[in-house]
Amino acid sequence: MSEKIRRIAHLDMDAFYASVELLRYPQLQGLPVVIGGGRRSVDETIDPAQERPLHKIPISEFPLLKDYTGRGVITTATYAARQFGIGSAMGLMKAAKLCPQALMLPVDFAQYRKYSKAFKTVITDIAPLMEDRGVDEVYIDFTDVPGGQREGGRVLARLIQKTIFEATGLTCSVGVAPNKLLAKMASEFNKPKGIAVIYAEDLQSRIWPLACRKINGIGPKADEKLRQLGIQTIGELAQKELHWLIEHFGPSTGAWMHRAANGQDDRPVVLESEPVSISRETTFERDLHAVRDKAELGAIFTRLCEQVAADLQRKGYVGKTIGIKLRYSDFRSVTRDLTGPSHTDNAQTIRHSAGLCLKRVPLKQALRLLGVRVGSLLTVNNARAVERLRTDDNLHDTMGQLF
DNA sequence: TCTGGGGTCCTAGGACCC
DNA sequence: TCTGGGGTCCTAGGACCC
Repeated sequence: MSEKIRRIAHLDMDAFYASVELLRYPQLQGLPVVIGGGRRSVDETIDPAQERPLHKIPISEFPLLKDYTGRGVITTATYAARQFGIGSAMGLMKAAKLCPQALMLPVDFAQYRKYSKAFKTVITDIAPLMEDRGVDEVYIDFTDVPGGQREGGRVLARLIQKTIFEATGLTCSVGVAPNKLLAKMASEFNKPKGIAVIYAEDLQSRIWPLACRKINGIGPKADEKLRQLGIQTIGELAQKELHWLIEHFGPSTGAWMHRAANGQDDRPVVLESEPVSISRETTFERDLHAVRDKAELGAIFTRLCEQVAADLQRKGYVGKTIGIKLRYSDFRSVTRDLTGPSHTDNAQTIRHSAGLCLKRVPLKQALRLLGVRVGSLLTVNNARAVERLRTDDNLHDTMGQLF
């Protein structure tokens, strides 16, 4: 028997939100469709009477991207819409110029979460070591799964793809590689419905020609700085000495870049993790002024606190760092936070602390966004245990003083 | 007609403690 | 009197990701 090698898969659903919408509205198959914008429900947008099955709604009744007015970005676009240059995170107004005839649908997170759960269940039934990376992607450890080594993982990847499609009607792309970093890059190679298998020895031929930006963790800023230094591809990055990278990017980022460019990554697949913070934020329909729109702003602020509190309670967490975020009309943003003496999930307590934070921020300029965050989270159970320990400590200190 | 919402992690300075 | 060194917590901002 040959030596077993680590095989990690990255699975990414193809245009996930848009594909879920196409299951509901198959008549839109092949058309440019974008998801994003308003908070309106599908029912009020498209079929207020709800007299027809959704798949019978004529295409002419769907709202057009060009008719949309207001703020917001594209969350996902169908492949037909991407042909026009539309992509995720693009402003809706810019997208409307590129493809005015695109149809537009509002986001429906409840529906996407339902399909997210369904495809993840398919995966864990086949390969139990799965790391959740959000609603539409996961890492899977193929190393010890029966068949996980055949053709470097290709056979198992194909089985998972097929089973997900049978269960949900959705397609996905999979990259399989010796580690997460390479698997993530590989899953993009043959999108959509693609499989790409990478071996350690493929580094120079298949990874080094790629742009640095393809490394998960190198964003627009780092990419721009690399360009300034004359580095465009991962191969060029790999040629740089470790000490040179550390000089320009610091010991942590520099060392990480050096390893990444050489295809090295030993991060494990993490099955469970606890959240660090829970937050709610909202961008206003129009900019609001702290004085002129005091009442409206106050109501929104209180509602955000109530929503965060409800999220905490529903998920069973309490936090002791309460923070706010705001964004001015010129898009600058500031944050303030305050760590309290004990953990809470109470809306009034959060509202009070958040109010104190708000007082520490300049409010001359109009605002476009307000957010409330609770951090330093503990599960309700752990918080109780910590509280008991603290009480014991106090008792211990008291005893110490007495004797 | 610019630029959502929910996250994580890192850095860096200051406070405070030993 | 002129001054260490480490560890941890808190706060603010920023990069990055989905």
